[in-house]
Amino acid sequence: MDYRRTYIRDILQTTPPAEVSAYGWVKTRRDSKGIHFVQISDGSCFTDLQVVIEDGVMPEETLKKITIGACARFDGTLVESPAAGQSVELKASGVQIYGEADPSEYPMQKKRASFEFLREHAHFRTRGNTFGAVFRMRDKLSWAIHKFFEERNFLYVHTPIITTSDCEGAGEMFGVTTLDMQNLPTQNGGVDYEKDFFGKPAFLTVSGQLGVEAFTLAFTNCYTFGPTFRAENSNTPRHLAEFWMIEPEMAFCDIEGNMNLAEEMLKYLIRFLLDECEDDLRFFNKWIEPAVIETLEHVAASEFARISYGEAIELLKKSGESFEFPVYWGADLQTEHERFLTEKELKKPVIIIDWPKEIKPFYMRVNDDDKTVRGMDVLVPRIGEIIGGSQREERLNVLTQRIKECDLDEKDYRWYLDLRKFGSAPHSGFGLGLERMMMYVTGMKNIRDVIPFYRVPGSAEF
RNA sequence: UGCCGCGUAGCUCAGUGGUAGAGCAGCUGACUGUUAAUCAGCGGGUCGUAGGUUCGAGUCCUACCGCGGCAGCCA
Repeated sequence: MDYRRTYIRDILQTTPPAEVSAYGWVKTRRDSKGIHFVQISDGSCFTDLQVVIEDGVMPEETLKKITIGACARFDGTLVESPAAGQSVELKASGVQIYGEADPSEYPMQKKRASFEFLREHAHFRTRGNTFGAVFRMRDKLSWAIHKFFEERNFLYVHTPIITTSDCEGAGEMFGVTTLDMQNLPTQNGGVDYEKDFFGKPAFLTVSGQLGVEAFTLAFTNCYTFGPTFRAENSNTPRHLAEFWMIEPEMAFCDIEGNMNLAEEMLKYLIRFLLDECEDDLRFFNKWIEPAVIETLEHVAASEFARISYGEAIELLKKSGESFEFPVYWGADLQTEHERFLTEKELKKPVIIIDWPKEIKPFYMRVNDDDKTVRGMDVLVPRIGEIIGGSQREERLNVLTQRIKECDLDEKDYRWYLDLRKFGSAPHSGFGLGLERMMMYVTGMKNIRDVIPFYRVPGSAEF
């Protein structure tokens, strides 16, 4: 057996008649007197291959083993289908069953299952229509991201997963240790981290940003694409404890250039998926999110709105809406505010810049008004924040001052400050959440359904 | 983490104080081409867990566990 495989995707494109072997998992089966119809999928495309088995082609006992979930190879002739529903079908002459699936125990059924149920069977949900489409799209999206940056000469850099910097500034972190939790070494009443693997407390990264900034000040345009970990006790359809993030960073680039890249990238990715994932998108459009295709077409073709935080506040104030949270200059935008702006007021993606410095991290570049910083949030309808980024503070004295203002310890940022001390440059970057993007392009409503095996508070099965 | 809702057959759900139900799936059979195939029959339940109220609890009360929605934290 060789890895080279004729996928069902290829078989469906083959001109009949042709002798073929099709490998796959049984999706559904229908019987009539003397004839049996089996639909199989190998995950290579949305459409299943219909295998037709006439009585006498194989023993009764073999036929009985061809049930939903079973894995087999079907040999036979690809012929034009005489019935509606498919243009070609495989007239079977033989079968090799690799793995049976006892129908009285196999949890997946012909019937449509709820997403909640499928989450508990994440190792099988991949065999269905929805998750087949989801993970084919995820593959294409990931690939398109690399293609986008490669075409623009960005250097792909792998920033570390483990960090000893507990000050990456993006939320609670998971600890990483080899110490025996039942028997912790102590010193002066506390844990003696000198005995730990790295000689000090270590964590899983919450962002590759600080590392990629260092690379940018040597390689100019860079990006990371990797997993990120946040130990926040977040229980929403938009949050994961482990998720994937794309973080580009550009030297000699200000907030304008940053916005341009963000908009160009989102449009590029959407265009790519519209071109490459037609069948899967048609499925989402029909069953998951009506008009998702139209929305994507529209977004790919139109300009994003770009407004300042101050303008956003004004729009909200004169909206006439009764918001639960008060709107005033200095307040952070709540979900209800974001939704109003993207879904009602502007009806398209919007980039909001120039935020009050009090509600943004220390590393964002301070504007001349000394009240706002050059942060940018890209909000899209239905999802909310899909990108968060900024022009970075490149001036040593200002950055030092900001670290003080934010009650952080300067010596924790030694190498980060060094980058401003020696050969600093204006630079900008942002983070795009891969799963948020997946939700946007598929229309899936829960982030747990666009990642293979999700990790959230209280749950890391599979 | 807070607020709200839901846990009943393999799945989806009805049952609102008095002998536990339906559809689908499964099994058996029928049907010469099905497309969520159709038709007939059959089996299937400590009603999330632990207490409590009551003559009597799936149903009412309390706690806990699990899931979902909204919100916060953010990508």
